[in-house]
Formats: sequence, structure tokens, C-alpha cells
Amino acid sequence: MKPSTEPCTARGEQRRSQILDAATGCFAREGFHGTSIATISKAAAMSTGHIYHFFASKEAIIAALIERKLAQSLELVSHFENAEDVFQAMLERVDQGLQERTDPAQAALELEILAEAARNPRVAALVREADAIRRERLMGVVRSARQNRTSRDTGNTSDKEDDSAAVTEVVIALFEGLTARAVNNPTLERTALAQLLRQVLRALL
Amino acid sequence: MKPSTEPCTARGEQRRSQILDAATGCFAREGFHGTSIATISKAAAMSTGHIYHFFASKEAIIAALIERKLAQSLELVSHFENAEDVFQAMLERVDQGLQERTDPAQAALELEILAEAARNPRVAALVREADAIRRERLMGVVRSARQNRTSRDTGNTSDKEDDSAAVTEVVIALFEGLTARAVNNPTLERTALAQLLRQVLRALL
DNA sequence: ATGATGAGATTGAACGATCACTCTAGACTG
DNA sequence: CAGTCTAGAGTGATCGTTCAATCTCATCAT
Repeated sequence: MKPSTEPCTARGEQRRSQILDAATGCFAREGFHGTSIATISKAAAMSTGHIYHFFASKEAIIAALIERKLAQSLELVSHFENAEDVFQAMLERVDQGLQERTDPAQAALELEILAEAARNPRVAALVREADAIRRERLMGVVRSARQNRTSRDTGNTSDKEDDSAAVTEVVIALFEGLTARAVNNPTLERTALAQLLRQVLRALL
Repeated sequence: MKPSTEPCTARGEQRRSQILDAATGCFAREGFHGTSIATISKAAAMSTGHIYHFFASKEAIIAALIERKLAQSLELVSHFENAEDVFQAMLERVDQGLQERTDPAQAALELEILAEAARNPRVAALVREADAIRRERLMGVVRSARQNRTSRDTGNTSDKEDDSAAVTEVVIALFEGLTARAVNNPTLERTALAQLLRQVLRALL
């Protein structure tokens, strides 16, 4: 049932967050299909039946969790959009991005979401809609970074065809690939990698 | 018909392949945990019980399938190792690599394996061992490509510290990231992307 | 040639466990 | 006391796995 009254919403929203927080850990540890409602309810310190007062189904929990995570991922883009020197801001975020993407729990959840999106049309629609927005805005960031860079060097900002879309794709692919690397290579040398990532950004932008 | 000298091994190996082939499609479509033995048995055109004569458990099927896929992925490295002009060979494989990595079924299975590796220690051990080998050999390829490139331009092959390990990581991350991009962005512009990927390789090597 | 034989190939019903989900009844609050 | 929150046993379905029964067919004695 949908809680529609006002006081219900406040407490309800807190309970929803409580469930999503618990589910995040469970899903990262055991996957969407490996995690039972009983496991989530135990982690959230409530009964199985109670969970169904806030989410219609297990898939609704997964969808809400994914939506929350996707919304958070847009904050990074906002940070770049609001930065004074966009290019410099991107260079400075490399370390943090590398750290986050190679965190085992975050990497596991990210891969779980992608794997689910690859086979579940509803999840696919979610992540693709969010990606389209993020991609569009990130392309704007890339374009502005490049304009700043080229105008600083040559004073010429407009030339030939614009491959900013492809550059954006490559940058995203590079960082999303780090998630895969974290799983495949736990001995990853982060310092040297971060340095090289910045070098690639300088070459691309 | 097959000679009866070793009917057990020959026929058994064929049946194993038959099961693995069927399972590959099922797993890509519904995931490891979303696929039942009944589904696999139907796809492989045999009974559920019969499958257990060739694999001890469902996890054994998953492990065998992953091992087979990992072994196949080493063929690409061999191709580079045997190439006359390593750098040129890498450039020429960009298109095929992009095509393979953005194939929906292959991408789904790849992500499924990574997600499973992120939470299942046995699968993690499999993929990490394979990755260590592939990484080591690919680093040799990268090093030889770079030596050829620098010696061709300047005649100087040895200088400063070697970041070939980091370059190898970045190259792998870039292509593994394409798998994620294929899921996130079905409208991916492959032509422009391939061109830019080659440009990145030229900058890195 | 042929029927008997038996070992491996193959089946699918059966089983216990576990799952997502429901429902009824008790606890709490204002 | 009225209405909401909460609990946890119950339900039917499905899962991985097992196993006893059946089928297939190369081999060999006749």
C-alpha cells in the first residue's frame, strides 16, 4: 500500500532509506538474486513482512536502490559544471574517482547493476536514461574543458569536426573499466595508474 | 559412429561442450542465478539428471564455462605476440575488439562473470589467475610495441622509469570499459569511437 | 545371422530446502 | 480507543540435486 498521509511520509521515507542502506550492503556482498528478503530484513533490523509495507516487491527495492545510486552519480558532473577551471577540476578528481571505483564493495554493486541491466529491460531503461543525461552533461564539460585548453594555447577555439562525444565516451569507458580492473587485479598499483590517467586526460582534452 | 576404444571420453567431452554451449546462452540471457538447471537442460536437449553425469553441480558448470572463456581470451594476446609489427597489429584489432566488447550477449556474460567474481571467492581466484597471466604477457607486448615505436623515431630505446605496467592497465581498462558502455549506451557511435581509441593507443604506446 | 547380455547413456519423477510474498494478530501511539 | 506500525508464521512455487527405472547398442555365444 502507498503511504499517502504526511506524517506517514516522513517516517516512511526514513524506513525506506534504512531498507535501501541495508540492501546496498547485502547486494554488494551476495548479488541481487543471491540476497533474500530475509537477509535484507535482518540487516535492516525489521521483519520480512514489514519490508513489503514500503516496497511492493524485491525488484522495487532493486530499482529504488539503482535510482538512488544513479542520482548520486550525477553529483560528480555537477561538480565539474560548477568548477572554475574545468580541466583542472577533472585532473584533481582522478584520485578520488580511482579510489571509489576500485573500492571492492562499490565495484561489486556497480557490476551487479550493469549485469542486471544487461538482461532486465526495466533496469536497462533506468540506467540508460540516467546515462544519457550524464553523458550529455559530461560532454558539455568536456567541450568547455577543451575550449579553455585550446584558447589558452592558440586563441583558436573553433576548428574541424567536433569529436567531443567520442572523447566523452572514452573518458567514461576508461573509468568504468577501472571497476573491472579492481576485480581482476587486486594488486593494482594506484599511484602510477592515477598519474597515467591524468596524462591520458591531458592528451584527450 | 565413434570407435569404441574410448567412447566415454570422446562422447563425454562432446556432451560437456554441448552443455557449456547451451549454458552460455542461458547465462547471458538470464544470469547465473536466474538460470535454472531445468532451463539449461532444455537448451541442451537433455534431461536435468543427465547434466549431473558431466558436472558435479551448477557451480561446476559456471566454473568450467568461465575457464573456457578465459582460455579463449588469451588467444588475442598470442596474436599480438606473434605479430611482426606489434603496434600495427594492435591498431588493426581495435575494430574487432570494439565489435566484440559491445556485442550484447558477450557483454552480458562478461559482466555476469565479473559480478560473480566480485562476490564468489572461487570465481575470483579463477579470473584473477587468468588476468595475471594475460596482464603479464600483454605488458610484454606493450613494451615491445613501445620499443619499436621509440627506436623508429629517435633510435633511443632505454630511458627513465618504465610505466609499461600502468599503460597495460589503462589499455585493458579502456577496452573492459567498453563492455560497460555497450550496456549504458546502446546508441554508441562505433566508428568515431574506434578512431579515437586508435588515437589513444598512439598516444600511450 | 541372431538372440542374449550387460554396461553405459538417459530419463523424469521425487525430495528437501529455500524463495518471494501474504496475512492475521498483537504492539504501540496519540 | 482508533488507527498505524510491526512481527513472524504460513503458502505455494521453484530451486538444485538425487535416484531408481528405462533405453541403447556393441559384443559374443550359439
